[in-house]
Formats: sequence, C-alpha cells, structure tokens
Amino acid sequence: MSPSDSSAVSHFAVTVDLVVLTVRRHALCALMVRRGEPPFQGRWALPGGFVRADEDLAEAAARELSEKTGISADGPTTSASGKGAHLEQLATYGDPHRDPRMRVVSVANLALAPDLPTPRAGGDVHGARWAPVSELLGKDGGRGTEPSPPPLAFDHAKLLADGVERARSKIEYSSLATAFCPQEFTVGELRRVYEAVWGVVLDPRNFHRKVTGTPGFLLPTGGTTTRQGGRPAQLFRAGGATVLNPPMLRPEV
Amino acid sequence: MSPSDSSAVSHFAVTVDLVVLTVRRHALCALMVRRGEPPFQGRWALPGGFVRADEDLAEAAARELSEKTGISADGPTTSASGKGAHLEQLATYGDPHRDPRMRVVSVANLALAPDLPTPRAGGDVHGARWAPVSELLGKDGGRGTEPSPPPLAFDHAKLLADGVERARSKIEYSSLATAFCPQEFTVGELRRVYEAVWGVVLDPRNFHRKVTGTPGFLLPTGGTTTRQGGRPAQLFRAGGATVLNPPMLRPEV
DNA sequence: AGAATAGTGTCTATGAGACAGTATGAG
DNA sequence: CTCATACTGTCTCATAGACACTATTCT
Repeated sequence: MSPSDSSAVSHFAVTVDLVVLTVRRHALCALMVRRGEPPFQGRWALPGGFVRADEDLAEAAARELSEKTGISADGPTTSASGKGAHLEQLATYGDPHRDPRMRVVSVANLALAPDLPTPRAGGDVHGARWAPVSELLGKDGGRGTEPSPPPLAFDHAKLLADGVERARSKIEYSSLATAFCPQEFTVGELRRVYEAVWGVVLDPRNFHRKVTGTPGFLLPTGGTTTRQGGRPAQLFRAGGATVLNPPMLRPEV
Repeated sequence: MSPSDSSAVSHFAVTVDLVVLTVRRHALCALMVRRGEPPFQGRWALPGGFVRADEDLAEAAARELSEKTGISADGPTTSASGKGAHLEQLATYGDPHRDPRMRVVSVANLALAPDLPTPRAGGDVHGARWAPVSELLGKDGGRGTEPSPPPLAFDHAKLLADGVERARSKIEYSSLATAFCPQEFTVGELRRVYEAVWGVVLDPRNFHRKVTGTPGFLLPTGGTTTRQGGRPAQLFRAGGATVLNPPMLRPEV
C-alpha cells in the first residue's frame, strides 16, 4: 500500500456476489439467478452486483441480499440477531479473465437463511430459483446417472463450492445451523438441517443429548409443536452461544 | 454482477496486504514496515502493494511477499511444499475511508514463515522489522504496564488481529504449525511453536504422544539433534497430512 | 553429580457412538 | 390398534490431561 506514483495504479471494478444457502425439503439449496444479458446469457449465476462508490463491502453485500431476496442481513456487523439472515464475507476472486468484459474483482459473501418463498426476479435477471447444490455441483460422484447441468456463469461454480464448504465446516464448531431454522424450531428440525447440509444421517437420540447439553446453544421457549408428527416436541430459539465447545462432530467416511 | 450501464460502474484501486507471521525467541512476530510517505508517514504498516492490471490476486500476494522478504510462496496454489512459506487469502477490507487519498480495496493475505533474518527495506519503505504481535496489539490486557505503541497505519491493526486469530485457530485443526519450523525440526521445537502462537504452556509428554500418534503429521528423517540441549531428539519433517483429526486442543481459560 | 530435554507408561475423567426402552401425539 | 417422532438411560470405547518414571546428553 504505497503508491510511488499513483497515476500508475490500475483500477478495477469491484462486485459483491452472494452464496445464499437454505434448506428446503431435506436438501441444501442455493439461490441462483438466470442471466438476461451476455456474457453467459441464459446461464445460472449467483446474485450480486457492483459495489458503489461510497459503500463498504459489507453494506454492499447486505444491500444486494435485500434487493434480491427481500431479507435483511444480520451478520457480525449488526448486533441483534433473530430477524435477518446470517451474512459473512467468504473470499475474494480476482482472476484477470474471470469476466470477459473487463477486469472485475469479486468479493464473495455467504448468507444462510431459513426456508423462504422463491424470490422475485427483476432488473436484468430473467429468473430466480432455489437449486439443490447437489445438482449445481454435480455431487453424484461422476457416475453419470444424472445429466450434467449447464455450467454456471463466470467462476461461480467455484464460489458456490467454497461457500458450501464454509457452511459445512462452520456448523461444526458454531451455532450457525440455527440460521437455517425459523425463529422457533425443534431439536428434530435442527437435526434435519445438519443432515441436509452434511448429507449424512445422525442418531436422533445422541443428537438430542448433545445439543440440549451444550450451554447457551438452545433456549426453550416453553411451547411445543407437532408439525413434524409424532409426540409433541419442545420449541427452542437460538441461544447466545456462538462457538460450540466441544464441537458437533461430522461423521466421516 | 450485471452492469446495466457499465459507464455507471465505480472503479477502485486494489491492493494486497500481507500479514507475515513467524516465531522468534518464543514469541509470535509479524513483519512490519515503516512508511516513508504520507499518509501515516513514519508509522508501522503491513507490507503490501497494488495489484497490477494483468495479475491474479494470489500472484500479486506472492510477488509482494517475494519482493519484501525474499521468500517464495508455497500456498494452496502451488502443489509441492517444503521450500516456500505458506500463503493464503485472509479477507478483504473496503471501508470507503480506509485510505484518505482514494478509494482502496485491500485483499489481506496471511503468510506463515520459519524464523528468518530481518528483511531488507526498499522503495518507499524506510525500515522493516519483526515485531512481537503482543506489542503491536497491546496484549497486556489493558493493565497499562506497557506503554501503548504508536498505532499502525490505515486499518492494519484490524488486518493484523484477524490474521493472528486465523493463524491461532488454524493450527488447531491443520498441520500448519510446521510452516513456522525449519525443514527439519524436533517435537520440542514444534511444541514451542504452539506455545508461542497460543501463548500457553503445553505438557511436553502429552504433546509428544499426540503429534507422533497422528498419522501423516510428522515424518521421521532418521537424524537427531541436540541443538536444544538435553537428550538427543529425533528430527522430523512435515508429513503429507494437512487436516488433523482429531485436532490439537487449545487449552482454555 | 546435576541439570536439561526426550520419550514411555499409566491412571482417570469426559464424551461420542450404539442402542434399549419409554412417552405422547395423529390417523 | 399402529406408526411416527420425542426423549431418557445405559453401556463401551477412545482420548485428553495429569503425572510418575526412564533415557541420554552437556557442563
């Protein structure tokens, strides 16, 4: 950061791209928009947009999230949690040729949200949907049983894969899995979040003992629900703990 | 990422800043350079520089590291490990007023290196040194026993703090602590790395049992050394494992 | 001999995983 | 009734942490 001659400094367009994840119907899904203009016209892409001249990167990400989904951000910047989705910076991508039009540096952000209706499209976007990440990333192990989906625009497959991996590892040692749940939820619903994100099956009894025994993770609200069927389950909301110690263990192999 | 009107797109200067960490004399130290020009003239800052027009962000970081320290990078991009320092992207900082001259977005990178001689200064840099992070960040707990050092330039105190926190957490579940060691090292030397980075004291016997019992972490070279005094210690080099499972546990409280 | 570091063995408390068994609702 | 889910209890195995003890070198 030392411009000997600031006239020699190159300038770049800067975008924020969003990896917005949710859990619907037992599957981890990402919000995708269909591009209405070249390049990559008609391809699916991550929502995002240019950072404005007077905007911080976190502000720009929150603005894009709000514009594209209608949900408000509730990341590490804002203090009160409960309403908005979790939003955090993921990584920055700056390959000189990642956008054929010009030099663009993209700051990817990760957003975790509860299940929501399919958001509206608008502007230069000709469609939006929640797509299972297993389809988008071809997670059938290359057996070729599924037809490969058309590739995503730009380097968005990599951004998406990095975001999914971040979410998978972060719910291990933090209470972020609750960001996928509605404000009040049951232990079983939280378990299904872990199962969907990790793609595994967890023992309901051990899971229950573990999460209810971690101080500050879950706060009982006193209410119960039978929306999953079976015996009425206690309702909880997210507690104040952010770091889980000891962590949830992701089963291996 | 959808410019309806690309003439309305703002452009930003983009820099890479480096948090270069090493362990010297039992303390975690960061490479700092003294600024020779305004703004923040005379203040200590992180090494860094502008990204060039045709350069990827990882390339730019590796180039700056090489220019400022003479060491080559050996991050996730290059495959063979052994010679260079570990280099990875940390986070991106884009507050509109973080540089009073112009709008600058900075991609911070984290580099971990073994103990090295104090690097050369050059260009617009009027000095360089390895500074203990406890001094730079005022880690005496606010007791005021140490005089506060002059603040760092720009928002570099935050970048440095974020880099240190990343290093501290990453040696828990990865084999990255070996990046602080010379190519061949003893279990005791590796333990002193953990102690310096975490600021704790570890039981030498449990540590030995733990690291030698983790497959792929350490490869015995067959040699021994007495450079630490006492009984000759086996020499190891870093094994192929990158993820430690189970992780090293950082003592709490 | 004494000091310093390296390395092994052993005990205990904690927690993860497996799984039996009970509780309470819907159809 | 059956079935589905919620929840509690118990057992076993692995491991972290505490710490006694031995090994090998230097001064």
